Amino acid sequence: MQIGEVAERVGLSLRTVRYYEEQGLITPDARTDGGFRLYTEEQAGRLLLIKQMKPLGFTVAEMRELLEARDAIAGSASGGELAAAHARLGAFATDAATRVEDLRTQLALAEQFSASLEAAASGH
Amino acid sequence: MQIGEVAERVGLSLRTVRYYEEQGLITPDARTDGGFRLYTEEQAGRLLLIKQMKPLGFTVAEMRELLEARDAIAGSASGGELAAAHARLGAFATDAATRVEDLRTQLALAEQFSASLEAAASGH
DNA sequence: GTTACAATCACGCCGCGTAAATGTCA
DNA sequence: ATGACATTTACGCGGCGTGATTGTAA
Repeated sequence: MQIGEVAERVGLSLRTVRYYEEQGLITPDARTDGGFRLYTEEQAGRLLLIKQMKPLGFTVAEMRELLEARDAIAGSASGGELAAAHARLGAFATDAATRVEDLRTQLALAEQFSASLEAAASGH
Repeated sequence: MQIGEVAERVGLSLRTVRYYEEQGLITPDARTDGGFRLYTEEQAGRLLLIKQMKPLGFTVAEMRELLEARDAIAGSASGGELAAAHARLGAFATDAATRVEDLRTQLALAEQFSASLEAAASGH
């Protein structure tokens, strides 16, 4: 797959995918002789994970940390590092949970706001 | 009230309040002889309205439009402009409703993400 | 005369959008 | 050789954060 297809499937712009590469979140699996980026199915999944973190307001640096932890778990046989990576994942999990809570309250406030707007527009 | 108090009550930074002024969203009711901004209770409400629009992703320009429409309704006795202002408020209302919907789906996705993160951190 | 609060520049940052100019795939 | 797709480079922008320096309020 080249960048256009992966971007469309995941729902990101080409610019964004290249930006994530620049920031060390993802590297294309290969390139054509002419320099076109080539991605695997697995990397599409990686980009999807990144996209899922966005609405929670994680920074690109945080996304990188999370991915590094995940990579460490997936690709390491040594013991000490594995435990540490698990701990970092755990920290991200609790962080994500509180962010979800925040998002929930924001939604509630937004609903109120929307309702009051409709009232002001029609009624009053 | 001066800027520090109003900012604290509304939950915005001083910088943000000044920025909104620079962008034409709000003007302090008065200034002290030395130049300190002074705000009224009503203006605190105006800032709250602004803050409520933020989670829905409205731009500062859009906030200004909405406020202008509201001001037109509040402070005009002429007929034609009033109807137009009402129409603009209505447009904002439907816009806000769709944005609330988007937020809802984002929340749902975020919940899934959070759950999968916790599973990855503890289980597997 | 302190101490807290405020004023005005002004530069910086993040997460991309958006050309512009050039090369590559089928 | 013609599109469609891609490459790099670079400048721009929104929404503030964060000093630095100086003045005002009580």
